[in-house]
Amino acid sequence: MSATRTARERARAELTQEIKEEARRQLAAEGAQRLSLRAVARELGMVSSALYRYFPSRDDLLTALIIDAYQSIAARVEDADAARPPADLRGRWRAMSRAVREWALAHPHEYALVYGSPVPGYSAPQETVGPAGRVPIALLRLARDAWASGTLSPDADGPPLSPLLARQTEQVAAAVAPGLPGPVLARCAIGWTQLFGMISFELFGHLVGSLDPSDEFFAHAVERMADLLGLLPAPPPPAA
Amino acid sequence: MSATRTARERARAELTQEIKEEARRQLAAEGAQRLSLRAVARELGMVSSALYRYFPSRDDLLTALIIDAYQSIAARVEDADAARPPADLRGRWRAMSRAVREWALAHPHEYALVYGSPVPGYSAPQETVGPAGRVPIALLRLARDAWASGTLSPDADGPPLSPLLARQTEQVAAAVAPGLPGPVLARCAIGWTQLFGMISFELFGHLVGSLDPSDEFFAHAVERMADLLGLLPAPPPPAA
DNA sequence: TGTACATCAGTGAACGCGCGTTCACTGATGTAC
DNA sequence: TGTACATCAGTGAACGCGCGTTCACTGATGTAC
Repeated sequence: MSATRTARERARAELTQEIKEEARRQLAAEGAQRLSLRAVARELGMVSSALYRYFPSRDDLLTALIIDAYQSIAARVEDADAARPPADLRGRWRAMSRAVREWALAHPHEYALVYGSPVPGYSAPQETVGPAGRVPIALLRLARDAWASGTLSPDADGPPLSPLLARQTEQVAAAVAPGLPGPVLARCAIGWTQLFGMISFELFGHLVGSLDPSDEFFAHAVERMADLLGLLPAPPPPAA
Repeated sequence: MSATRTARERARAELTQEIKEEARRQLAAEGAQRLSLRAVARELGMVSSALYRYFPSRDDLLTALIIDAYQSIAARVEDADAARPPADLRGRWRAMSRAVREWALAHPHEYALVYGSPVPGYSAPQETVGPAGRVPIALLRLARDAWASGTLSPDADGPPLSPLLARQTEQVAAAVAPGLPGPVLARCAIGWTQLFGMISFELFGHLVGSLDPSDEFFAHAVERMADLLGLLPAPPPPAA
């Protein structure tokens, strides 16, 4: 019955996992372009055609790895966020930024897979959209908390948004961070792109010979971006 | 004599150019990983082994394309800079930022080649270092002009730099922008990484569905970064 | 519980492809005297 | 200016490689009655 059926299904689920793990190992060692179904099968002691019982094509395997990568980095970021007191807004921003960088340094090829140049001939299917959004959404949650608590420095606002940009930011806010004003969301997008731009440059070798090692530049930039976001330092604990 | 020798050498130089052009065409159409010596030769009506008279290996052809890409974007940025009155510091920053983005949108695969994930198995040789530095150096020249003219907003400085970061930034400044203080260079690095981070996200599809089209977000971010850099609006023309 | 059938996982051979690189060669271009 | 030789560009065949995917198949696992 269901117990028996799960026997087969459990085997299937396990092998699916093993295939992904071996693929991830090869991804880490060689990069996405070098990832081959045949090599994965070889390493698993299977014949290459057997993989087609699990993934209908190489692209589907890639998609699975992309989704896993997004989930993996998002989990780290969300955990880092959750580990701080919710009211320590600046600390949460720091923690999330650090989590992104640490994940990227620990998984450079997975980072390149999702944040580097697109794989030629591959176009990301709809199923990657949700996982891809988790990190920016986590950042926007922080911004919304900050806005709601009234601690966002108001003079951090720059010039007013153009009508189109105002509409775009309000639509995004309505979808994932209701109540967040467009100009605040625009600041977040700047911080978000700065963060990933800095990490990409570090990982892809553009800081070598200038700001390398990059730990301190990173920490500095995170503080400057916290200022731009308008995040104040942690409030003192409530008076006793 | 030299006239005769140049006949052969001129043919050689021309064919070298044609090979690079065809390679660039394929790069633009298919991306770097799809670039193949055989396809280039085919398109040129040559036999594939003939290319080895011009480039000792595929990697050398790639290197040539990488260098060309860096030179191409740098030329655009420098031209954009030179087209503004030197004293219009903020206008120069805007113009250079726009030049980077426009070049990137016009040459997405070349952009990906130099600013995206590294090509697996390829490591950039020394000769790419100079060309790669031209854009950041152009930005630092602007910063130095701004600093020298005394118009850099002083309150744009954030927290003091850590000792290591101070040393790193001063070393870079000493090498390419003598006289520029470390904290100002750190601001530039933030603007630089934000700029390329934003463009990479746009090009690699991370803004689709949120801030896309990105023109206005881009323009807005450029202004915010100009503020962070401390660039004041253009001074009025000198009194008559 | 036992039998007859359906589903599924994995095999092994094959198809067809394109790639980078090497090598011995021919014939044209350039050089020295 | 003319001849003998050296240099160089381009040819064509071949080597050895690995890839994604298809297909008919065997045998084990699961299902229905």
